[in-house]
Amino acid sequence: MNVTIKDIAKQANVSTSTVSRVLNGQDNFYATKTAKKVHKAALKLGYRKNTNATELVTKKSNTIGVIMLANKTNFANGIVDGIQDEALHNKLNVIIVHAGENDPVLQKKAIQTVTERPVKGLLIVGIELADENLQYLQQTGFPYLFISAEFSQDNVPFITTDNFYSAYTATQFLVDHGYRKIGLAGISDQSFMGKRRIAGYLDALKHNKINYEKNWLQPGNFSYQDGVVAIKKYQKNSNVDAVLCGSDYTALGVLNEAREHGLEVPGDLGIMSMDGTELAQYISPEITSIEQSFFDMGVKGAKMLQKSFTNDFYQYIPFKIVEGNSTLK
Amino acid sequence: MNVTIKDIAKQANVSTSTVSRVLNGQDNFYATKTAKKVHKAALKLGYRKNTNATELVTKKSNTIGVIMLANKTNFANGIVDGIQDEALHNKLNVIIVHAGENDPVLQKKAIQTVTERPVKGLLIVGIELADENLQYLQQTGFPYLFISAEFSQDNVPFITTDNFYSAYTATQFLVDHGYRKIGLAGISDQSFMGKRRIAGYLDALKHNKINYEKNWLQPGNFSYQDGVVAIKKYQKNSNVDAVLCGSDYTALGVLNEAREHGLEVPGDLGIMSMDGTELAQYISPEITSIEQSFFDMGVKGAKMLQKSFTNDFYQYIPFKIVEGNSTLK
DNA sequence: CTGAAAGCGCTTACAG
DNA sequence: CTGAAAGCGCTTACAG
Repeated sequence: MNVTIKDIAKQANVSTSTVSRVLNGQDNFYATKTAKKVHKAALKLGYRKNTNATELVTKKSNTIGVIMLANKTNFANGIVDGIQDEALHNKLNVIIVHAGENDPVLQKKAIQTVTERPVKGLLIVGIELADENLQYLQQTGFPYLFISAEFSQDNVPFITTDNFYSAYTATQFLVDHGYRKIGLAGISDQSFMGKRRIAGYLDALKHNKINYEKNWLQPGNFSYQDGVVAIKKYQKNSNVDAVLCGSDYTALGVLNEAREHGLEVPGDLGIMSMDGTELAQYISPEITSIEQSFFDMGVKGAKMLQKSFTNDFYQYIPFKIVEGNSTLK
Repeated sequence: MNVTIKDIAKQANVSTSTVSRVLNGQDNFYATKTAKKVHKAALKLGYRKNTNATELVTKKSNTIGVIMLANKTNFANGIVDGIQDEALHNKLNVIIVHAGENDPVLQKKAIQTVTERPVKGLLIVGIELADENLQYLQQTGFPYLFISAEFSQDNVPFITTDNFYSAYTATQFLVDHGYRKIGLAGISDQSFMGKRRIAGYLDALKHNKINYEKNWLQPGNFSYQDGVVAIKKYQKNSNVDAVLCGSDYTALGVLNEAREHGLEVPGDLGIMSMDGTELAQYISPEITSIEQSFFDMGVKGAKMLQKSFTNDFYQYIPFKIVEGNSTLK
């Protein structure tokens, strides 16, 4: 039913070997005249290549598999954009599988879906896999690289923003702008990434001789609700004059809830975010934030998959602070 | 290098035929004892199926291909969630390819990537393909279905919100709540979807004996900037007392820019959006909006791909109005 | 420059 | 219940 190289071969009066060589552009292995015949036949017949067959025999692949966090914050989209951009320039295909938020079953399923085919390698975006899934991934033998996730082990390669340093820098920024009682909201204290950020935050406090007070840390999941809840807790049990937020959504939650309580931003309360998606600039006041280079992470990740790297490879991508109006000048 | 059924066959002392049958759970075609041996060997050897080979020989596939709009508005994520959910319940895989915003080259590339493998069918999310690409898609012979896109032709199957009716309903809502000079911003007048919305909007005005004034319509691309620009135009050339927005981002742009001009929302200006993503409720005031059932669209789309349907198939998914505080009571 | 042949990893009638 | 054999659509040494 479907057109194959056999059909082309017949139509063009050559062998399938020749068809294959022409279609793959293996220069100098065929006469121009032959090539013309073949291309003409292929076009006429409406030939479309069966990549499954090719991959089966070559055991190679031009496809990058992406396993992606599917949640409300959309930073992952920026990373995927970068991956696609790099892929396009190198004639690579990209297939994406969403892995939900923190569901090990979905994660496993996603890994299976991608690795059932001989992909060039795997990029895991915004997810820290459950231990058993990380192990499963490693067993497949495919090259893999985490993007926007951090690991302690030196046997898991990753590309990310330096979480410790960015949290440190953000906290220092708040201190430099007159804040002393600084809360941290919407960051998971389960993930290694979260732990690094918390460590950076605490280190900056210490460095400025600020005593961390209980309840300043309000862990969460980068969600809007986390921000709302944090302010509620702060109003009850402690008082802060600034909040460093895990995501723009969290910052938005903090902002709205703070207003509910009659707090002026940035006077009564400074707000800073660590996402730096587009949203930050659309909120009024614009949210001061750590702007991560998500696109670059994607590009870099796709680039790495075309090289070879060892398991202790990791790279921190530079970030910058974009000053908005949610913090004092 | 990789473990194949041959290896398992050797290890378990059976033929590859038997291994295949056991691994595929073709009941009653093998002895329980044999099955045990095979499974044990597979486990021991760390066997992973090569789906390429399977698809090559069966010419079938359990994979749904999704071609997805990659832009800032994240309604498409809700649709994909629905697709994945349905797929999971039916043991289907989902591979996603992003197709950029309106770039025909990326679109073509995306179609190629997906159709180079024998997918079960294609779901195209949030995109109206360029004519040549639609044609190309049809030539591939794969079943396909558009989600959140509308077509005039009765030869393109789709699932969407009724764009005419939802715009009509939204406009009527604004009229019912005291507004008479109603602008429409951030909607593309190039796409069929946009045209349907504009038609619904105009029809509602007419029905209420409101004379449409030039400049009320400020087309765009669902972006934040569209909202900003629209307000600027309104301030200059016409005056509106409400704006119906193509997306939550556009609504946010309208809101912020309106405030710049000292306009009170909802007193001086009513704002309504046609997206209904999470963002609408996080903005303050909460944006009154048409809430589309994106998740349901995804589920329904994935379901359809498992049935057979003709090219004149289409379905409108119900929507509802969620009243916020950006419109008068 | 070109073709015949083997083989990638699987499935499935067919025969027993 | 099980196996030998053919074949899915392609690529690639090998020989000429």
